[in-house]
Amino acid sequence: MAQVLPSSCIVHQFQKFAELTESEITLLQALEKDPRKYDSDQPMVTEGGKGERFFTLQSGWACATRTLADGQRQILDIFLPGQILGLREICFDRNLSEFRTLTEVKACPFPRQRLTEIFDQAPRLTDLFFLILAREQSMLIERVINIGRRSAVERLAHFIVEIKLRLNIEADHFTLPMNQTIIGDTLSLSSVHVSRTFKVLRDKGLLETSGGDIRICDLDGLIEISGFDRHYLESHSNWARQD
Amino acid sequence: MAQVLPSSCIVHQFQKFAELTESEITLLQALEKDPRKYDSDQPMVTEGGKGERFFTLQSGWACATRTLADGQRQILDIFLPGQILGLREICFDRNLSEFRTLTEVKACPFPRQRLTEIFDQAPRLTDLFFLILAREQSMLIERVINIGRRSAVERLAHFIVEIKLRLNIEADHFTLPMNQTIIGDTLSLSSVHVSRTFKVLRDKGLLETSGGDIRICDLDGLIEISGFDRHYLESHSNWARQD
DNA sequence: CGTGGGGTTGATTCTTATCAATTCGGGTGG
DNA sequence: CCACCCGAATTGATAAGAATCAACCCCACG
Repeated sequence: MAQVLPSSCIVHQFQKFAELTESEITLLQALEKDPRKYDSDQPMVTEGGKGERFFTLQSGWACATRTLADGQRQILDIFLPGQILGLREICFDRNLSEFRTLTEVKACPFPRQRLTEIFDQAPRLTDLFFLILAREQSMLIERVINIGRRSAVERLAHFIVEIKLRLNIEADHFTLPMNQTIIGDTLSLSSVHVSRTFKVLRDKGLLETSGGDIRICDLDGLIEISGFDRHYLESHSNWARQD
Repeated sequence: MAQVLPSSCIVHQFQKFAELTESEITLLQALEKDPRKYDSDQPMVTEGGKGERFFTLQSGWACATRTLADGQRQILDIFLPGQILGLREICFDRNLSEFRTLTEVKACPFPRQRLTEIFDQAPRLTDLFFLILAREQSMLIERVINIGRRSAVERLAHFIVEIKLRLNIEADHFTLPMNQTIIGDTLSLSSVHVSRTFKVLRDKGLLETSGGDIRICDLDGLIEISGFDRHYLESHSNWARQD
């Protein structure tokens, strides 16, 4: 419990962008000092609620969703360990989206205030928060393109590849803690069509599914079929003040 | 020419979030001291190009686009005067999207370096850049929902309302410098269907079109039909360090 | 052994894309 | 002034893709 996997703490995410000083690390770790457990499939922050709490995600998966007046749901982000939930809500008094767990989750809530303190005490961390927000935005861009311009098969393939790469694992299989309705809400497809589309990918020999497990048989094939471009996940400049 | 309308300079955008000091204003104005003219429908930054230049937009409209391998195009943002182009690209070595003009444009290019200087000299401006990025992200969220979950009629109505509100004008009519193909590329619709959809809105008495002009006959009707929620444009907290 | 959620499959419908033809309006050259 | 041209918008006909509705299966779980 005291021992945290590198990739599951936010310090690790920040270190992708720059070396951190001891004091910066201390500041960031303070955001993770009060971990709480949340059950699977539970709201962490409600839509329209007061936008004053953020979370660092230590373990488990979470997502951000919006529900429309007619009951349709759109999932906006999938969060993996090491990410910060709610950053973009900072400029609004009320939450624009709901945050909820996809699995059992260990996460640390912290108030907006705490972020202000960090910004005051460590200007360079502000830079890095800026970078992280910019990177999130790039992922959103990719989502717009995925939903707006790609067919169901391309969309699902793209999604699988994105998750696989973000998980940053060697193995060719992983557990996707989302049923096909949830996947549909993410990709703007009906659950029925998600099912059919999985079948197409299986029939093409690109992947196998069993329960919530995905086995990727042909990553290059998936990348090819989905028009996946790694740049938006990978390349980043070493921009940040060097003090 | 020397006289700049308040809403068309970026200082004005920042002042939405917080009062600025003299020196902060000076720093921001330095970003706008080298205005250049760009013709209509021209690239300002190319996709895949070196991601080292940003722009402040003083007059005219611009957009960010991505072109897929098969030639499909998706417009990601519409930029109005006072906005900064390219912020989200800051963490990438190469541009993920192309930036191009929609009208004649007066804009000031500045290198990434300049942004770093500002971040060094005025920590509070860093906060505000962060807020602006967060707000941009909220608009992207809305785009995801628009494209993913709304019908063509809802989508177009939502788009018109968004532009109308962002223009921040009293008048019920304005010139939309985008032909129906461009609008389609923004909303992920074919140009033919944009035409049909405009007809639906006209037939419902919600708006009138002539040439590039839009006259809004029933703003509330458009808001109603599109499920528009002002929050993502309007409400914002006064979060920022108070020094 | 029943129950319920999730996945699969089939049949049908709806929305939007695509292809094709026509019109409209503004600009250009004779 | 008129004929022509061109890009954009419109309209019609058809096709493709995905949603919806409905039935059924599978299986974990009480």
